[in-house]
Amino acid sequence: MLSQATEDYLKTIYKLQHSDNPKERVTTSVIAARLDVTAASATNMIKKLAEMNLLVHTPYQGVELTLTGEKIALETIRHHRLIELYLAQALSYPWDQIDAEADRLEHAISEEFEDRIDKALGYPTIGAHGEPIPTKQGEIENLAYNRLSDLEIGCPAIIRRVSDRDPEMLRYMGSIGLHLGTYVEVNERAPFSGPLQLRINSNKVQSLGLEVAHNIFVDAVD
Amino acid sequence: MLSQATEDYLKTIYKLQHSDNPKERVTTSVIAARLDVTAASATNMIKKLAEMNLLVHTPYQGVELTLTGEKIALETIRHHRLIELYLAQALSYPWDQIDAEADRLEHAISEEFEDRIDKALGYPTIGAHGEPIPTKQGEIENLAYNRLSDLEIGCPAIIRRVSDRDPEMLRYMGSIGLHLGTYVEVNERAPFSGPLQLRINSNKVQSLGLEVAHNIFVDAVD
DNA sequence: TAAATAATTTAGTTGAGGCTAAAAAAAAGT
DNA sequence: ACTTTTTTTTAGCCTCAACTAAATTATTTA
Repeated sequence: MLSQATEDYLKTIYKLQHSDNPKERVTTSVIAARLDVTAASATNMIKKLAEMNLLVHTPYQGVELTLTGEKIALETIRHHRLIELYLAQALSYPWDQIDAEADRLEHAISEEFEDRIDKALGYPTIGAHGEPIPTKQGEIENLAYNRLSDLEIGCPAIIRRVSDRDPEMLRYMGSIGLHLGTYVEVNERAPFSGPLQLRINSNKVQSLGLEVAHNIFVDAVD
Repeated sequence: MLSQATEDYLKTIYKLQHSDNPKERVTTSVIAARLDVTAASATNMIKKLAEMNLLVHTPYQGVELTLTGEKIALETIRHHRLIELYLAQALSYPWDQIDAEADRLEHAISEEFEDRIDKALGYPTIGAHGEPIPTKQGEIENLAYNRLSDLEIGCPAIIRRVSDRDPEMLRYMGSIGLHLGTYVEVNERAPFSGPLQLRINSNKVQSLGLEVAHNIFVDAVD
């Protein structure tokens, strides 16, 4: 069995590798910042993970998961997303609280538990914030959405995914009626990186800051 | 936040204090055996718990939880039993698997999670093996049942509680139709600590070894 | 009661996984 | 191209919670 710390590092590195800017190298300091540890601690752990052949480390350059490392990262992410969805659906958790709870539970559950909630949820493929759920075999769908901040004016779209990084932001989104599946349309865009004017569900009009819009992913309506 | 090890020790000590033989002192070696660590490890942890005022240690004599220590033990036990019941009822776990799963989960859940499964279960007071579930305030019912091994011949009774210590034994009990609420009656008792002859649900007759009968607790039928 | 046995504690080690402070390497600014 | 700044690594230390081996204290038996 791998330690909680090991799983956390692998999960974080995987997410960094597959985030916003896939070309950016996943460096020690980035990993350390994301996990809220010192760079020295990250260096240590990276060395250990490299010895276990879970990743390849090019000193001063960055890190890349091996197939084995990626497999474990995806298992952890699968656990996390299944738990999140279960908390939301079976226990009616609000979507801003599920990430923190799942962060602790994901290391404690057995395969049996994973299988049972997977079944209870009807073998879902999409998580509570719209992320793909890796399969048991470690396959993961590549869902490429556009950011709401990039959506063209007058082009109706549906919210398909939100970033779960900031619970505050999730709470805010929910409070103004933005959820997965919500129809949105940008009416206008204020200059100088100003807020968007958003029409929600062909109904309410709402001003939305760019930072929030940047963390909402949409699909254009046919 | 207390460590997992701390919670495990307190829980184990509480259970030892309130088990079979309340007069027996809870000594270092008993604790060590139950937790499957060496006596030296237990000595160390006991010293730490004593410094934290979670228990009183009389060297070479044994250990007694303080009110604070007992409170924490009961919180942990509450978590454990609520999780067990949730696994059994909401996820259809068989009763021989819930203890192991709950042992890991009990340290990972939040108060929020506790409250939500408590509600989902309808605020239960009895756990999946018939144990009382401590309240959030740390109160616990004293349910005094008789052992099936001590049940008088010809006196019908209902199974109210089983020991969850041995999953194998639980599986065996289930396989011969012994569950919480099952009617049983001892037909005869073989000499020299031999097996009981048991009538189950006024129906099937089953021979049952004393060791198993010792781990089943019953209530006489009115 | 003295010797033998059993239980407990002490002393010192180990391995995770953090930390700080300092050294070394890389990148950026002039 | 050479400082200066930033990033990364090294070195050494800390805490937790286990371990072994040895010493001590209790208990049991002869």
